[in-house]
Amino acid sequence: MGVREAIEETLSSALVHLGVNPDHVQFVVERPQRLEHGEFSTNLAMVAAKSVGENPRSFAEKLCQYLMDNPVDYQEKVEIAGPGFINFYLNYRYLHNELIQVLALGEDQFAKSNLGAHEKVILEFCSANPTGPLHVGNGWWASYGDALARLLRRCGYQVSTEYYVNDTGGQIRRLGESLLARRAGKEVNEDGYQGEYVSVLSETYDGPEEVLEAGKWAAEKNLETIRDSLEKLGIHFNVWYSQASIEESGAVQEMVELLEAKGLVVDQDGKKLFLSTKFGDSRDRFLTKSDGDFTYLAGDIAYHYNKLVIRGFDRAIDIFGADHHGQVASLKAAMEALEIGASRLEIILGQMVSLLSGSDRLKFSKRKGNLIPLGDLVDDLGPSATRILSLSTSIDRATSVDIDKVTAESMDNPVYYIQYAHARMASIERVRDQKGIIVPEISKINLSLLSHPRELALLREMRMLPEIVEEAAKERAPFKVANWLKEFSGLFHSFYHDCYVISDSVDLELTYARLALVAGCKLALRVALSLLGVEALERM
RNA sequence: GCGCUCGUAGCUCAGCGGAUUAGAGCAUCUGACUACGGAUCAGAAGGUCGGGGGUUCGAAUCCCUCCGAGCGCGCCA
Repeated sequence: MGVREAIEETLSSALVHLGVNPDHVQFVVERPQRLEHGEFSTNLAMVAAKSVGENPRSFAEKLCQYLMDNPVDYQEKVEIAGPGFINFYLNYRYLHNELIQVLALGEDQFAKSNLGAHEKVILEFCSANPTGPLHVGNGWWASYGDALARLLRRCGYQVSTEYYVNDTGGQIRRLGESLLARRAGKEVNEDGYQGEYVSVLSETYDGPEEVLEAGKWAAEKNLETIRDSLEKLGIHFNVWYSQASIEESGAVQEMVELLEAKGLVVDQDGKKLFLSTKFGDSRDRFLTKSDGDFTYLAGDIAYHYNKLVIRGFDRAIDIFGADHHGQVASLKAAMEALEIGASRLEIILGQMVSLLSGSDRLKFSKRKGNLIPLGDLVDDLGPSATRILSLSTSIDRATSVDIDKVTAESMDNPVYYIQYAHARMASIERVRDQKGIIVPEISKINLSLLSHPRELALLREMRMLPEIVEEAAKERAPFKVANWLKEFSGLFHSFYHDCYVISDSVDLELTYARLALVAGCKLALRVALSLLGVEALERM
């Protein structure tokens, strides 16, 4: 049990002691922003004051009295501050204990959690249409999806990642038309795909003059390119799920019949209309088109039925680009109508990313083909820098990225700052080995020598990681791990600067203690980096 | 017009009910040990948290409204 949990527990018993039911009081134990306010603090007195009918400060005094009679481990003093905060001042030796625990847990176990309790999650992301290469815009959130999968797995979820391939329908036909036009040496018409990649593909197409066949062939080729660029980023999907396959299997037909049986489908001019407004949608939605084909939505509903019912996942998480947010209400309505429950489908919207080149905003369009392939960016920056770049921006905020800046001045990317911290740790260990320093086992090391403010700050931040990981998983916010990494790396650089580990002027006992600290830091850093899919470098 | 998302330092972003100093990084300016890698460190400057109301002991954070931005509003995908 960590120190925070111990404090929470003691506070609960204090409430019981004072005749208050702890279940009725929602209080938090947090780490104050300023160290002057103690190692931990709680708002308990302020939150509970009302139900007790007392003012916060006088209730806080009673709580403090209890805490003085029943101190938590390492407690040095408790104080009441401001409107009624209770601040805990601890002997910093509790941090040494935490270091021992981190080292004992090791890279596999540290910052692991059972939050997910083996819940089966299917995480779908990216899913860009195979009508062209993956460009920076539609591939931007792929790193986010992959990091989220890693985070959820670390927290005990069983995650399967999936890419939904839209390999059927009008766009594939349009792609085929464009391909055939190019092969015949003609211009692609206005609503076709005009990118150069179509011309290139057309040179190797030796199939029949048949639109659908040509389209499918081109889509397959594009998919290979998409796979390659994701591969460059180190992203592998567990499953590539074909839209065509779900239509051909008859699953869409079955789903429609299911809705019809519930009386939720009416006929309108020969087309089937799903009464989604009954479940909160802003308008009813067509399931079939006038040519008899199913609409995209029908396929998508069947696909989600397949995820949550046929394949039996407990939860489906989709990451959509914000330009698809119009689908959210319809899909959720369908989940309600099918009695799956809208809450089992979770949709995360990735806001649009616009690209700047200097001060020029780059406009791109897939049809026109003037886009920047993600693979090119990865070639310039490398996978780690590309990942950190997109993980450093919040997913629910539209952002702009200056391509010139991130490629030309790539040193600005925080990834180098973080990786440099790791390289320095590795470098210290190399020096240790060169000098033939043999570190004793942890129980023989005098960790209480670690008392420098830099050392203590590092230890405090290190022990935050498990909480950060849980929080990031809960909030589906891998950025939190990226932020922790930046913060932690900064603290390490400061430590490195002020506290020499191996030097003639440093006592050997202190060297041992600091080497243990470095080992703990390296371990924590490696865990966090692996959660984001970023490489930990021994040298740079 | 309606809906969704979002406005925090010159730029990119944290903070998302708590402590009379709102935080980082980049850019700007000033400094740094004859020792483990200076891709570093220390410091300065920079903000009526889009405007206005409200709820609260307490609001950048919650609610309303206005302004501004992005996206969506097909039998497309």
